[in-house]
Amino acid sequence: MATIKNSVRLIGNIGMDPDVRTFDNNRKMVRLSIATNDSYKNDKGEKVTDTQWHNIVLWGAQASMAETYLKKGDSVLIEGKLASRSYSDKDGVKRYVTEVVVNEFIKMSGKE
Amino acid sequence: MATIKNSVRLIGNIGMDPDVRTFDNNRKMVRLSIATNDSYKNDKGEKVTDTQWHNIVLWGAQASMAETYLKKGDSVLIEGKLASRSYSDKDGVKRYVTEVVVNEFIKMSGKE
Amino acid sequence: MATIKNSVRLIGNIGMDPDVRTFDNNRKMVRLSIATNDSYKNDKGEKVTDTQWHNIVLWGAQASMAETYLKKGDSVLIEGKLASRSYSDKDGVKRYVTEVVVNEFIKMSGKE
Amino acid sequence: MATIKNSVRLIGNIGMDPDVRTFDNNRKMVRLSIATNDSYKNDKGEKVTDTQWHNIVLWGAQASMAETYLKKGDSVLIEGKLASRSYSDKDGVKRYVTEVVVNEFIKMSGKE
DNA sequence: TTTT
DNA sequence: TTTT
Repeated sequence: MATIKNSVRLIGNIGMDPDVRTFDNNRKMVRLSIATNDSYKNDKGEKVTDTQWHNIVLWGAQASMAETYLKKGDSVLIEGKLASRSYSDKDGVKRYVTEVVVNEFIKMSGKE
Repeated sequence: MATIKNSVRLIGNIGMDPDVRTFDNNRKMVRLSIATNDSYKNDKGEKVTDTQWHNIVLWGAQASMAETYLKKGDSVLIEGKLASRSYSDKDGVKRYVTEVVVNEFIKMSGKE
Repeated sequence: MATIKNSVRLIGNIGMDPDVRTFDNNRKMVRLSIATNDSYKNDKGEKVTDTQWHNIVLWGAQASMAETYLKKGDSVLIEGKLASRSYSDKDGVKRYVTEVVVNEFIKMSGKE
Repeated sequence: MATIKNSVRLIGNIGMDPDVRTFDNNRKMVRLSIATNDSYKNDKGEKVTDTQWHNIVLWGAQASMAETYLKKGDSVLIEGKLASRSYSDKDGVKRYVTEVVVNEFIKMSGKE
């Protein structure tokens, strides 16, 4: 997808260690869950924190780099595109999931 | 949400006329469905078109402008943030939906 | 340049027909001048319009498309990176110029 | 300026300590110089590094935060708009300069 | 499930 | 459900 038509940028923290899968054709996929945290004041002047969790997918070289460099708790900037797909869950219920498929990422900081 | 931490940009076509709702506090909400279209060549050199549908939500002044100016078939550029929420469907199954909450939009073209 | 580290997006109008140049190696370059217009209210509540002109450069396939499709007055969305360079003007004074080197553009509308 | 029409994002390193100025109306301005570094392979397969320096300007609250938190060598992500202005140098020569006026920034890392 |  |  031309990045000019579909572009997502998120800065957040990784909720768990990357989930790595390798397919028959040796193609690698990594899944991440990233939390973006927003703090603002509500109508009453109270500080409110809104946390959003995002499903992130990386393929190929980006997946390999994520496997090597990223882990739970790290702060990352990701740039990618928004994509949705459907699947049937274990009870046969059709489910929809929206993911960000990464083009590039930068590790911002992490625990040593 | 600071736009620097969570930012989505999409250019696509509106699939149906805006769905307008007004709540008790007189606050207006508009829902749109936008399709982004991507054309590329696959491994075999064949042209493939990938269409993704996105759930778009507008509030307040942005909702009023969408209600006035946008309709089915229009091409729009939207800028917003990615957000997810859950709800129970009519069968009591918990569902998750991911939406883009619009900060700004520009109508790119439309039918007269 | 990785777009994640240096990314510019502008929507504006083209000030004059594209300036096309072809170099020895048959590589094509196009220059555009794009005006972005901003309207806002100042401290006194008066509407103010701020117009900024931007130097835009396109190379290769993007240059060819610009030559074919763009002309004075068109509205375009461009995505590219920020770059600066120096040169000596006709009086031997060293000058600096900042340009946006385009990765992708979309024509938003134009005169028939 | 609506960010949808004029938006710049840069990730780079600060070349010198912030230059802070306070004006009569007590409004604060900070200037930064940020280097973005790009590494790629040229036609001959050699690794080339292209460094671009960018003029960055911050006002008000953003300027105060930059003064407090940023210093030479820090890595920052800035989001802003592109703007140009002219001035006469000490020899009376008219000069043009292009700057990025910051809306938001995030410090990515820095020396302790 | 993260982080501040 | 859009569009090219």
